[in-house]
Amino acid sequence: MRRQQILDATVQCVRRKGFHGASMSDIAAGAQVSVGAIYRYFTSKESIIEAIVANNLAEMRDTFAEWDDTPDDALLDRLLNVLGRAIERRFGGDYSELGLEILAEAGRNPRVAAIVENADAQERQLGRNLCQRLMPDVEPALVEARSEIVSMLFDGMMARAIANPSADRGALLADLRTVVRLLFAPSPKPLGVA
Amino acid sequence: MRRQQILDATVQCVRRKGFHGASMSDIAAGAQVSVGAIYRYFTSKESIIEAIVANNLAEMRDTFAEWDDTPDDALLDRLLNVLGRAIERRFGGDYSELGLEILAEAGRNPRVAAIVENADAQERQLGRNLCQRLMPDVEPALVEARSEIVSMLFDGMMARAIANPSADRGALLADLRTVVRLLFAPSPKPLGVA
Amino acid sequence: MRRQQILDATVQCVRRKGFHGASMSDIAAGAQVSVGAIYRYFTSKESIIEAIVANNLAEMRDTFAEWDDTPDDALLDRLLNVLGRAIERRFGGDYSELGLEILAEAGRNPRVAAIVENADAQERQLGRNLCQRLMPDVEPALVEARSEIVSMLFDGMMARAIANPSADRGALLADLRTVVRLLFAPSPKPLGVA
Amino acid sequence: MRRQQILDATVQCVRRKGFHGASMSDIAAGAQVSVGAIYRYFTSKESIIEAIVANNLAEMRDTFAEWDDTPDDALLDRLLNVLGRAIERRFGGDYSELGLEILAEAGRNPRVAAIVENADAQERQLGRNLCQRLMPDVEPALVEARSEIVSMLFDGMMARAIANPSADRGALLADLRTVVRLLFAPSPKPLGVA
DNA sequence: AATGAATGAGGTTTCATTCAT
DNA sequence: CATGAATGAAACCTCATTCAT
Repeated sequence: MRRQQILDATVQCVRRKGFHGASMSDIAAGAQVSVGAIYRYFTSKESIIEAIVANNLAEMRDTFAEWDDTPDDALLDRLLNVLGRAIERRFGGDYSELGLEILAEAGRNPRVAAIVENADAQERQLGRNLCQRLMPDVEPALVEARSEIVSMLFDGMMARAIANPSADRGALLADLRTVVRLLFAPSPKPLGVA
Repeated sequence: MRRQQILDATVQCVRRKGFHGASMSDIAAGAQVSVGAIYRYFTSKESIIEAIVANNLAEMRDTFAEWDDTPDDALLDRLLNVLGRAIERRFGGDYSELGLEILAEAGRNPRVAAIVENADAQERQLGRNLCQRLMPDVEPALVEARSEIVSMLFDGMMARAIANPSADRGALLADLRTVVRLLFAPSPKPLGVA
Repeated sequence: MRRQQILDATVQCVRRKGFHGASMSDIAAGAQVSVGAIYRYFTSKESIIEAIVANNLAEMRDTFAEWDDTPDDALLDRLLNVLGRAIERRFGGDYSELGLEILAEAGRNPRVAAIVENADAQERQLGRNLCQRLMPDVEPALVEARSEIVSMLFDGMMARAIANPSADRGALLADLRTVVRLLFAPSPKPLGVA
Repeated sequence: MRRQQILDATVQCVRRKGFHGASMSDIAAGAQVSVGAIYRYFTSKESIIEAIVANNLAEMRDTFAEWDDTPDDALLDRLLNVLGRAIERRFGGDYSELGLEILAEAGRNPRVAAIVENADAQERQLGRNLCQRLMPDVEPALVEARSEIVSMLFDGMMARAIANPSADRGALLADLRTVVRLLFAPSPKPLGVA
């Protein structure tokens, strides 16, 4: 519980000031514990960061699990519905700030990079399965690439939320839906043009 | 010139260690100037960061200018060719590290956020023009959204380069080309389904 | 018993890391008691140190008691035999580390200095008695000085064990025996040269 | 010069409080510099300690050099005179406090141990040379041991200065002279008894 | 009595910024 | 103008001691 308080407080601080801007005093104040107490639950500031990164990515992976219960013929509709929620999360609140902070940290901290890459590898596996179910007749190699492009869209949304926070979310959603429908169109013909 | 040396050195440091990790001594050493000299060209470390962010975005904007010379009917081919270079830049070198560092910084530093948002607004204008030329018969609202999605793909590429650095770039390129072709397909029918 | 466990554990920690480096957690772990329990037996970390110092010196004093049972004419032989054990203790194990740590602490901590000086005063008395028995015909003032010099040799051995840990112990022992024999030579002539 | 101020201040602090009790703030205050300035001259607190240890031992080695100018037949007299100064240094001032602190630190800090051992090896060489000149007809092995015993006496003096600070220095000097004369007595007979 | 989580002062170290030279 | 030594606030982290359980 104390541990979770510390994690929560750190997330708040990190969103506002970044990993390096969040001082141990800030975190302690936010979690309403003493500075020393933090070191009972984490060996270092970096280990808090690593826990946050791991948590964040685990949470993301968990959302994939929910897809298992969805029948194949309802998958596309569900994905189209999820797009709306994805946009809201990334353009509202501090979701994107934290996500980009994690990616930026991974860009220079090998330990964090390892966590991110490892989590992403698992996520890709889940993403591929999902895409394969959406495109049962398509060869795996193409499915993999298609999955990667969906990830690109979702991750890119975070960047857009920062660079263009006042984008028209409705128009964006409508068009994203169109694109996703195109990506997973049942007719293999337009895709075959490649 | 001195100014540019300082900026270049800072970019090198930032890519390796992030904005926070780049110390003024590191920068001074890299630029082969004294620490004090830096303060003749910049009022603070933050102002160097701001200049870098502005430079980086200006550079990105400049690449759009090149498109003006391209005739409309060669636009799509050119875009398809650019995709390859985009992938190489983002998956190789430190391009994505810096880009994500800038976005993360914008997420918490209002001054940087203002620079990023302002630059992005200009970029969007150029992107819209480009998309409009690619889809001359499509209504502006849809063009704007389509343009935003292309940005999403390009920005998302940076995130993917960090999360999955060993991705198969060839497969990615092939599929990205397919997707872009779909996005700007002359046939209005599949798009009209939305 | 608990008390002794704590003292033993502290000695182990101090030998390895010094008084300063031995943390209460280390000691508690070594003694297999809780940190809080230590404060039932000692009022502070310093009081453990003082107890150790006192113990260490008491132990040293106890070894003198054994000499009482030795007849005068066997004293010198016994002393010569003791030299070998003294060398082994000081050059092997952590004996010298602790001894020097105590002396260094006495050099800056008046409470410890008082304990050391007090213990040494008692030790000197015993040492003088011993020397007097070895040199029955010599005047007390000279005996006192001679005793002090023997102490110097024994204490200096600790310093040498640190500065020259790989010294040839055999050669050292042989020569120390020679020197001690000289110091307590029955013939008054060489001494009278002074 | 700044560097020397820092070293001097550290020596003062260390003598009073030991290596670990001397805080960087104490040292900075003593040297009349800011805390940060210290790190321009030393990479860490430990490196100051190492410099002090090295200085201290270098100084000690330098005193040996003075012996070179002394003709062989004046060596013993000179040594006897030096004894008085040695006693005064060790029993007065803070000389012994620092010396024992260094030895204690060497007992637990491998870097300091290396410095001490290395310096001592050089010192031993000089000491052997000196002893050989005092005992020209004696075989080297015995000379080496004898030299070691003289070191033991000098080092032991520091311990005695702490344990018995109010010792009668006059009596001590007189007897030490007697002992040294015995150790280097020209007549090989008493030594041959061994 | 025993535990060990919590405290928070204080430790070493870093670094953006200034200013005498 | 340029230099880089100096500043000192603030960072992370440790640890002797306390006290609710």
